[in-house]
Amino acid sequence: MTRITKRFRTLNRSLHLQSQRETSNSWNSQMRELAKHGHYRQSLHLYRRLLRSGGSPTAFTFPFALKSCAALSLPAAGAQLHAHAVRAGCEPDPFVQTALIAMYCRCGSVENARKVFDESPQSKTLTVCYNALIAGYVYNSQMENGIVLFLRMRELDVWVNAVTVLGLVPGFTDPVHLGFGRCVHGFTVRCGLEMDFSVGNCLLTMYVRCGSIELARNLFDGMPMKELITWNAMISGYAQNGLATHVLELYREMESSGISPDPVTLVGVLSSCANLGARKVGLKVEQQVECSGLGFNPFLKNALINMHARCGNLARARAIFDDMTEKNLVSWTAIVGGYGVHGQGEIAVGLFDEMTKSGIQPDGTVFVSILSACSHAGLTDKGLDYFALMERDYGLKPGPEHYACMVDLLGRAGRLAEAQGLIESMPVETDGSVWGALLGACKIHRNVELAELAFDRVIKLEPMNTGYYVLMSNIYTEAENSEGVLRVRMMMRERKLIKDIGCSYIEYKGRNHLFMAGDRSHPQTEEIYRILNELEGLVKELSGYKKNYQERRNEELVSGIGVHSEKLAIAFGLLNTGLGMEILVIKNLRICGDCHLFIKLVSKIVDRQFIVRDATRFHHFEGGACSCNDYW
DNA sequence: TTAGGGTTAG
Repeated sequence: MTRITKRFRTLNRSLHLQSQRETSNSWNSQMRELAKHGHYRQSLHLYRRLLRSGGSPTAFTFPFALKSCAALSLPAAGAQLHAHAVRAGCEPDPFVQTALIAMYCRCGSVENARKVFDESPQSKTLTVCYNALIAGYVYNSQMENGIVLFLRMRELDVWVNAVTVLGLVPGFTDPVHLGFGRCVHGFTVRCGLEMDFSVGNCLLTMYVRCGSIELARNLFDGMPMKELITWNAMISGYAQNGLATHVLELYREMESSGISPDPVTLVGVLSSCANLGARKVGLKVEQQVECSGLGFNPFLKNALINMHARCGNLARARAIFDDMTEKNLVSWTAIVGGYGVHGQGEIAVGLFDEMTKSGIQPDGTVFVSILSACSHAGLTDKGLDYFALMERDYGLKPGPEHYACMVDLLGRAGRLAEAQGLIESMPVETDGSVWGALLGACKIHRNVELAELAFDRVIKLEPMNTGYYVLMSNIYTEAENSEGVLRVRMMMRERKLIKDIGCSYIEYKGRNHLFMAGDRSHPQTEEIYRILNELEGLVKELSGYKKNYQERRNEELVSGIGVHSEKLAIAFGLLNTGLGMEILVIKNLRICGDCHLFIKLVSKIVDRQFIVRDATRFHHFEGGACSCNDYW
């Protein structure tokens, strides 16, 4: 062979190799782009095309293909890729190993992931491999294994980075995890990882999930720089813990610090508007949603349905719901629950049936909504039917929350013995809510004997919940059993329990004005009390109220609680908005019988509709014909 | 390998 021929062949081979390299580079970059943008099927399709065209996958090819298998949960395809990687000699590559571990974990086969990890001596020194396996354990709810591996990493002095923490910490989701979560937090502080935005946000969410909102807030306050996700984590944390006023305060703070909200922020804010009945803020958010072109976000649409329903505008909630092209389970739950709190059980039932007919599988949450809708509307038998088909037709095991709804349903209908029987036959562990529901029913039907039994059980389960003591004390008061009242109050004193301070909010000009019982801190206090005295004078004139009113008033004076907070809120509303108003009062306690009557009579006097909300439901008070859709 | 979302009774 001549030198020229030899050189030509060498050149040709090198050109061939170069072109193959260029080709696989091009395949790889295309696959990466597709996988990066979530087009996993197309990415895998490209991999198959690469093989068909006779190309050879490289160590750069496998991570993208494996990631696609993981995202699509295709264990068989993933295992096939594993075999290809071994054949191509790419398995020892750290990126391939990491991708293999992640793929097996995402496909639910942690054992295979562990095998990949154990069989490679180098993986035991590589942070990325530990990270993938720790995140995989957490993903598969094997927290203990995740923690053990993390500790092993520390023991072997393997470098721990932010991703290690981000893989492990989301697994701390329960108060029992708080101790270890705090240790990991301490570790991040010591090695300076806390300053990483992602780590800080992740720890913040961990505290929220473990039920320690105060620690979350401490961390939040200590962060020198807060990005949108940080604000969102804190806002959502408050929203999920029912601290709606904190959400609105923080949202205001966020806006004034110049950060623009995104859909995640607005969802949290809308959910809090719903809880508070803060209609004005809710409407402002709705405008923002429309202006910013976020109106198509399904999360936001569901949050808007909920907000409108809870803030009294069921028609608007329904319009948004009807307008949705793709209604998911949460959309149905929101609208069913909306009709439920408005006492329109028949419509709620119709919607629920429509939902199941459309092929959507109900879950435990939507059953809570429909059972409570039946309960509030007096559809007792219908509720019993739904409860029965929950497990029979949908394989959903009723939890204590469903039993609490059923006890409430039977209890309101006066079927107290059946309610008690249901609790005693519960196959799941009971909690305070179930006996609490029975206690509530005993109050409606004035059954002191059964109330004593329910009270005895409920305080064993929730000894620190003041609401139940107050409820029992009120039952004794109504039964004119002063010994009983004294006994309950003594119990509260012995246990150092202080009754939550009742407070009412009223939304005026987009802000919530808060009043507590006997409150005199509001700048308009003098005028508020003047209006209140006038109103009290007027309601006293109405027959049947005078004697009762005076007795109650004396009781208030003796107990030293002063004027109830709802009255102050109503007086504030009338003072500032005159008669053409719609009032939203939100309480964290039940409206007592006296205030209920007071509001009802005031609505008659001023001939206007009031919408009053307590912690759990709406009450409509209309002037003229009173249409209270309530039960006491 | 990696941080933040909607619906729930009493």
